[in-house]
Amino acid sequence: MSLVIKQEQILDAAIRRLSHFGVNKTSLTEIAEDVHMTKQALMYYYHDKQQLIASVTAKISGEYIETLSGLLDKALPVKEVFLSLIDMRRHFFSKYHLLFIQLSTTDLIGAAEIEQIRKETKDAEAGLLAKQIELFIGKGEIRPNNALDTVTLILDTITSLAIFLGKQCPPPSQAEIDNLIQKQKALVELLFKGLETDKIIYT
Amino acid sequence: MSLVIKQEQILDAAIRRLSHFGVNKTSLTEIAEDVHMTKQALMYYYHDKQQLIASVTAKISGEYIETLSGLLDKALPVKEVFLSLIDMRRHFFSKYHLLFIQLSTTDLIGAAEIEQIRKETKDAEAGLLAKQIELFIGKGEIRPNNALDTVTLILDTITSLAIFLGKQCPPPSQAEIDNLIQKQKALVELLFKGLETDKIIYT
DNA sequence: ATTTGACCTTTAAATACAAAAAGTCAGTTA
DNA sequence: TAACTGACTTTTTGTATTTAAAGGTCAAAT
Repeated sequence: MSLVIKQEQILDAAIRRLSHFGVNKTSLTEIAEDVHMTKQALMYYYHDKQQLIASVTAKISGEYIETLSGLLDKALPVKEVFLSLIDMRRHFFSKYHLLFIQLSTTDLIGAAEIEQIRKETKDAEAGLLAKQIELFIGKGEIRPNNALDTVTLILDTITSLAIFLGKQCPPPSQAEIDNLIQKQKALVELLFKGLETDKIIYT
Repeated sequence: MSLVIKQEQILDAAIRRLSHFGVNKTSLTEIAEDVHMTKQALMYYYHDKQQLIASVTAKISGEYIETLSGLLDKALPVKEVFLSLIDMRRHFFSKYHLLFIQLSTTDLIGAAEIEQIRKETKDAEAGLLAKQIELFIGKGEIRPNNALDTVTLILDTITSLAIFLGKQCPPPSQAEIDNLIQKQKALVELLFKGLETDKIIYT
């Protein structure tokens, strides 16, 4: 069995445990046992815990950005882009619980490498969305001042709603998640509708 | 000196300490000493800590609703209502730190009375704002489906932004508060501007 | 190259103990 | 008799000490 395959097996086991129990409540021995190894064998593939967590972070972040990319390829109407994004995030939230939260906050302190991945992922997400949104701005369908600023604000807002709820009661119940999703979608609806009526028509 | 005056003095001292140090890090003895009393004398006026905290909560909530009321009396343009609300909340946040957060969350568990005040305050806030907003809906300046639902959503959103930031680092630095306020205001601007351009003019 | 047993170090959990705070009340005081 | 105190008990919180667990190293084995 090749080195990379073993690394993948370890990574999968680590993701399973870390997303379920969080970083502090997951030991290397447990992860190793999941793949029928000793801790020392595991440490041959990943030098230390930090490195393993960084790899987990990178993999999940990659999966997230890839999924987002696929979503954007669908070329949905502009509002549906954000509504789908919310559904997509729920999926990740349900799948990875604590890691989703830890990737959105500064919980994993003292890990410059992880912090870096986190930042890159956030920037990549905003960048992809901004690029997509600019298409609609070009077509005159929407008209925010600045695509990147606007996207960042919306992302920060729906993230803070999610984190706020997620931290209150980990793991949140299905009803609580439903409530969150409903709020996030209502916000997007409101953002697109706008509160004032006297809008100038550009088209 | 009358009973009510002494109660007021105690309440003021309690508010000072509780808002600064939080519920857990404030003792009745300390509050009592602030007003040159013994703990037992204090407990003659407030039967137990719960009751004192409930009174503090009620007073601050009252102050909040009263301030909001005064703000609404100014009859500002609809968008400025929300922008002023954000400034007003910052003022309360700076003044009462921890209590503002504790009044917005379920930190003070096991205190049905306090929970009740909290809920009533939230409802009163949303109610007052909804009533004000309905004036503008009547004049055709804005057109949300439902005033109360819309107001509740906006309040939940700006609150979650505040709590999210406030919990990360209590007390937050001035720069962090400024950043929060800026985000909240940008969101309100966006809500009023709306993202789509093809708005129907009702007027 | 990969894995392990034996080992050391650091961190986290459990324990017990001391200190502080909450809460009670008979009995002063004005 | 309303307002308060001293002396007290109970509960909570903090701290110091120990113990267990987890992280991490390495020479030796496969």
